[in-house]
Amino acid sequence: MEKEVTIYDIAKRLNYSPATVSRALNDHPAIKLDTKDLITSMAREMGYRSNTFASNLRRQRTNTIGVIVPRLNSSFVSSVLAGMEKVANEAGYNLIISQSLESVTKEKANTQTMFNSRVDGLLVSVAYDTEDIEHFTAFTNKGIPLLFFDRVIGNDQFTSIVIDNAKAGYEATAHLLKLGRRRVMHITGNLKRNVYADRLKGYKQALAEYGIPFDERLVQVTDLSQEVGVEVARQITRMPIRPDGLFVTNDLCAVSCMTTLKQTGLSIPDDVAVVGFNNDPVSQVVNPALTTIHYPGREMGEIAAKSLINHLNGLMDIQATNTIILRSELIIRGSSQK
Amino acid sequence: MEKEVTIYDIAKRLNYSPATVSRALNDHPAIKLDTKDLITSMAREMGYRSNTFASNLRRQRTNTIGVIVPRLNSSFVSSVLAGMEKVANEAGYNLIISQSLESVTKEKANTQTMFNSRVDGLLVSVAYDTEDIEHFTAFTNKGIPLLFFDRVIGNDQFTSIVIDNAKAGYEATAHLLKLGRRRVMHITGNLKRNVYADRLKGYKQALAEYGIPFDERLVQVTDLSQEVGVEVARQITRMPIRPDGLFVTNDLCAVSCMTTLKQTGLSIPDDVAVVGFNNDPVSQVVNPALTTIHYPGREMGEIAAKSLINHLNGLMDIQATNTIILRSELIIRGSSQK
DNA sequence: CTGTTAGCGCTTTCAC
DNA sequence: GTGAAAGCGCTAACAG
Repeated sequence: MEKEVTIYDIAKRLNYSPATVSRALNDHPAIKLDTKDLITSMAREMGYRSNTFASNLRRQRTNTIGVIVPRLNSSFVSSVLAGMEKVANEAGYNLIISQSLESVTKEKANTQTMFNSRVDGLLVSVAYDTEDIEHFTAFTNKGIPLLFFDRVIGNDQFTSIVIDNAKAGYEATAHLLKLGRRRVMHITGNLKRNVYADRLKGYKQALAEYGIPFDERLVQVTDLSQEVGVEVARQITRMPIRPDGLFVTNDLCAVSCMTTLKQTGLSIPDDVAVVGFNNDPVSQVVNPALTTIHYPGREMGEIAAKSLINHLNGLMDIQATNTIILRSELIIRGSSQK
Repeated sequence: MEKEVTIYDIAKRLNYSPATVSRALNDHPAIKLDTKDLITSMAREMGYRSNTFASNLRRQRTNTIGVIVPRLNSSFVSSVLAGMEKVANEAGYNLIISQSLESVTKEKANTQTMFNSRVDGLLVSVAYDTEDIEHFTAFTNKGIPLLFFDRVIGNDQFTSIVIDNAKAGYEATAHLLKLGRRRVMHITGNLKRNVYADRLKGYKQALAEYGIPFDERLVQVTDLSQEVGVEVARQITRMPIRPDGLFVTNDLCAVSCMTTLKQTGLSIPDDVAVVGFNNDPVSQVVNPALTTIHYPGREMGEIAAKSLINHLNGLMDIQATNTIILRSELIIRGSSQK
């Protein structure tokens, strides 16, 4: 186990002061080029590595961005993270990532950890059951930038990056109605979450526009799991009057529902036309391919990270920019029409 | 912007020494319960947050684990990460995650960053074109534990967590041969990587066992992308003697290949029986469902993190445990037999 | 059970 | 263009 090399060691070896070494290593303009070269090459030779903690402690800055997501293992989330990591990495930031597993309790704990880790900023997509935002006030109090994406909270108080979920919900539903479907069922998630509430809004708006009365029994709030998909399919087969359209706000759930419906002998899209959400890889692969809403996950991640970093570098004020809305898009495939 | 509260502020306010405050906050056994309560509640009241950097600087430990993966947006990787995050979080560790995007250059840069961030340990799955392991010697020199998973390197020198890829490759191939297929094509990745090299080994072994001569032209080294799937399908349709079996070491690629084959009028599994790899969500959804090898991603992540943490806590020596092999499993579905 | 003291490695102000 | 010196906030050895 080698001894750690510090700027003092380099300084001593070269008969410079630690201050000069520090400056040289940080490419400070006031240092002669020769000196810089000398010092950097000696640093390399001696196997020096900068101590981020000492530096952070001193500079009160971490070059680290915290990310809290509901869960890591979803195709949507991983696209978002891939986008974030790319942008952050290029800008010299590290990402600390944690998952709330859809529980506020864990979300709170994670938030605390992030806070203690003194992340320069925080990117959050909230859990299923997050009610208030008290656990984030520590950040706002300290002026640490906080940016919500996808599952956002408190429309006005925080900057958020979203798609137009109402519009997406409207388009999905209107698409089914345009095809002549009149009994469109809607499977969605916890309505506390903007994404689901807004999509429901869009659903209702489309119905209204086509003069179809809203029927509460056709809307189901679930956890959008694959199991739910199976269950919903079972329910549908048992219904006296079956829906002829189905709008599920999650592709995996939609797919498992569709598959189960097919197994019970129903035909997709003839008996039930289906629209999903997210444009998950499975949506292209299922048969018939699933009509869905493309959700620009990677872009969302990139823009979220970029906005935060710009803000940190004083190039932009995310507090001023209240909401960034990305374009989603209806992708029509076989599950809704032949 | 509030002023940062330190243990000194708490100490002054309560007429204790900073040391006592520190101990109380860290739940040191030698502190009276009353004092602890008093101090912790005062800390809460004053809005104290521990400064991880000062603490890390002092303790020479970070409670942070670095993770480097080829890419974030794959279903396999996100399962692994989900497992790691869970275990790490429960043990009080943070995860710094970065992606090499399959490039050694970026992998090296990431490794350096992790090193400077003084992660307590590093979990790595190497990039497509990583040749040597020089960029990790900094870690081994300093005695920082290094653990490879999935795409591992240098069988002996480093601890690694893998599945038995040769066995998996063997099972996939033998399954096809057992069904009477005699011309089994194998689409795989860069043979520098253990995962692909070993699967090829298994493939060859199965052929040998069934007395079928190995035909080089039936093996293709690709990047296993979805585009490759399409291209391979096109090639197959053009071949004078078509393969009757296809073993692709990646589900997404297998699925796109399968789908393209179907489009050109070939029947799966009748004309070509297909086996994939990973048990990606798409494999269950495609029609016919894809026979594949289940890869225990989540478990791999959990075990990798757990082993590293146990090692850090002195509960285990991962240098002694050279290789941990997890069970993979052939999952037979419609794409290989009716 | 609690306090004193020193120092982790770095940056930065002030001085020359 | 470079140096001296202080201090970021915390912990651990030692002392009592």
